Amino acid sequence: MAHATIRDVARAANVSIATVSRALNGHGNVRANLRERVQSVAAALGYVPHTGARSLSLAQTNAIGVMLPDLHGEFYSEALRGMDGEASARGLQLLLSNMHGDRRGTETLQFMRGRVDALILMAPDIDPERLLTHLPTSLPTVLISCPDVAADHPQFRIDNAAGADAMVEHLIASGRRRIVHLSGPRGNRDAEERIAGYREAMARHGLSPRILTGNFEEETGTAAALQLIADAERADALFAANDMMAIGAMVAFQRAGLAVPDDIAVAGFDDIPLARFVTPALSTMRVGIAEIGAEAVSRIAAILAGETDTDVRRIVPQIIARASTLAKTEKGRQL
Amino acid sequence: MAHATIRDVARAANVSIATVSRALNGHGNVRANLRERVQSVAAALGYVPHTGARSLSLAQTNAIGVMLPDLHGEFYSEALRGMDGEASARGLQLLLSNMHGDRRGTETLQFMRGRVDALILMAPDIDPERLLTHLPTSLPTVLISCPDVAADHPQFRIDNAAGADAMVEHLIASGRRRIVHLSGPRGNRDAEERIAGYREAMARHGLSPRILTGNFEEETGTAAALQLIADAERADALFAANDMMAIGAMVAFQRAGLAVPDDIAVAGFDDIPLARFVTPALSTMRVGIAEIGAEAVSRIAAILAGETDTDVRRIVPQIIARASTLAKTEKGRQL
DNA sequence: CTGTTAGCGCCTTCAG
DNA sequence: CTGAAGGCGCTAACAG
Repeated sequence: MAHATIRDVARAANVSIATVSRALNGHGNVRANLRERVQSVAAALGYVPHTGARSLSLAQTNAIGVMLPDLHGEFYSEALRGMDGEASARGLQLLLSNMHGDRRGTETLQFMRGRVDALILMAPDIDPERLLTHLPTSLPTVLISCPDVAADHPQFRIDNAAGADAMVEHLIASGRRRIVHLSGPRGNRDAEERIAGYREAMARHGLSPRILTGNFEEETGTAAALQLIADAERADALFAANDMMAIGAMVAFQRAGLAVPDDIAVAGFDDIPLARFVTPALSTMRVGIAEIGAEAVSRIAAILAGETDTDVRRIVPQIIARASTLAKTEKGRQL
Repeated sequence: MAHATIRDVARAANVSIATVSRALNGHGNVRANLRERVQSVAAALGYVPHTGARSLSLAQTNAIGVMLPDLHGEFYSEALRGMDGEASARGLQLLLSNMHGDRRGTETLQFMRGRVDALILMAPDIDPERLLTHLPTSLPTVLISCPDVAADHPQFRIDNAAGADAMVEHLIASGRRRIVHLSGPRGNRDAEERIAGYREAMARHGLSPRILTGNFEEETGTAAALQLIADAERADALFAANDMMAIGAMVAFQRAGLAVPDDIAVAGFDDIPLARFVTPALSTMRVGIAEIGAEAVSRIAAILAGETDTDVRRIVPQIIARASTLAKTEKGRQL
């Protein structure tokens, strides 16, 4: 018993399919009693319009495709949550498609054609050439933290260098000197920029940089901490390129008997919700990823409404100083 | 410059659209050189098949609709993550649609018709009648934590009562007697069942139940804690119906100078990732929501492949005893 | 106001 | 092996 189609309704109501379409879509130009008849027949038959067919006909899907690197960890989840809130407020649906760490994953972008009206792509570690190749020409696409290859696309760019710089300044201001950076994976745009900001701030203060390479996952934070603990001349601050690594490291430090922030300060980046809850609360750079997600959807909506938008919106991360980087002299006024 | 269609390719390659379709879809019955010509022409034109049209024609979308109550907090995010992993491993896309706390949100289910091959619905607080009314008849639908109205649907049911019961037993075993339950919102299936389990276990031990009503959000945990703190005869354990409320309460207790678990034990439900990271680590009932999400997708895939599945799969939550409920006598062997 | 007629872009019999 | 033709379900002119 396949679903009833518009034709079934038309037949049962003794009208043409055009009338059914008009009646059901509230097109005004249908006599009231006819409209009612159609509606009740449709209800009786359990008719539900076939959204796919309608999309094909209208050349409009009311869906927007979302391509994320991953859904692991709170960062991307938050981004998605932000998009979702805005999208459903506007009656748009989200079609998900993650790359799962596959830099080549952009192939899937193509498969979105015909299913969505626009795209949101967040891909800090994508291969720039492939991005350029696979970026659909016929679909408005908002880029978040993507390589610089594509001009004229509405974009969000996180000012990672400034953020990292600010965090280093904060650490120095709180009395640290031997500040180690635990970076994200090489080739990841956000990671590289955070490294650059770290280096610059360190250089400005005549401090020698030291960088460990992680992959944004908790485990590499743990590993980095273990490595630092073994050091003869221990660092007095670890600045991780994201919160999950920072938290992994912090837990490892504590488990090894080191006090945070007294023995070593720990800082992250992103300000995921979790950062507030660990002990001590994690100092971090707030990016506001949920807000970015929401705004990405708003921009899409505006573009679909006819506006043109090729802006590159710069997001400047804000420092959130919590207990994990408290200066020793500040002890006691901890929350 | 709208996108090239199959017709454009056909014309440019001097063949019929049927041949293009066959060539591009690897249908074998096309001469090799013709196939190559078609492929190169398609590439040259930047042709990408229109997935929407193809879906209409094939009556198959390779997408599955996901309806969640919300995306706030780690619980649903984790569910989605589980689904996403399994879906993309199978080449399926996820079409998202949240209810955002609107019990009537099931209307949207209808809008999924024609865009997805199947549905996953998680709706512990949906209005049962509406669920029944709006449940598409023509779409395989997996239900997670939904009201009991719909038989013959593949389902997942979390054994909340058993879980709550086990947690109360654990709390009693660790020396608590004045155990207060902070419930989820009334009308929510999971919440009600957890209440029932709590009541039963308390009754079995001759303890008098006390229930505060929350809404699964952190803030109501905070509020509940404040209320308990003000009490003359304070509780010695708070068992919250989910982890976020438990954490909200725990933070509030600590901020008020109470020690957890020494002054009061705190337990949650769900075992969201965050539970491991708070201090003390939160005892909770593990539901494995990501796994449920993944399995839901697997079941969908099997159904789409022709299998029939009307099972109700029972998930029995496992107790995860962490430091937040340590018995006083256990002190010292805390991790 | 209502019905008829073309498509939307693609796939798939059915003939050749 | 290839082309012509019909149809997926719906909407939108275009006539009446």
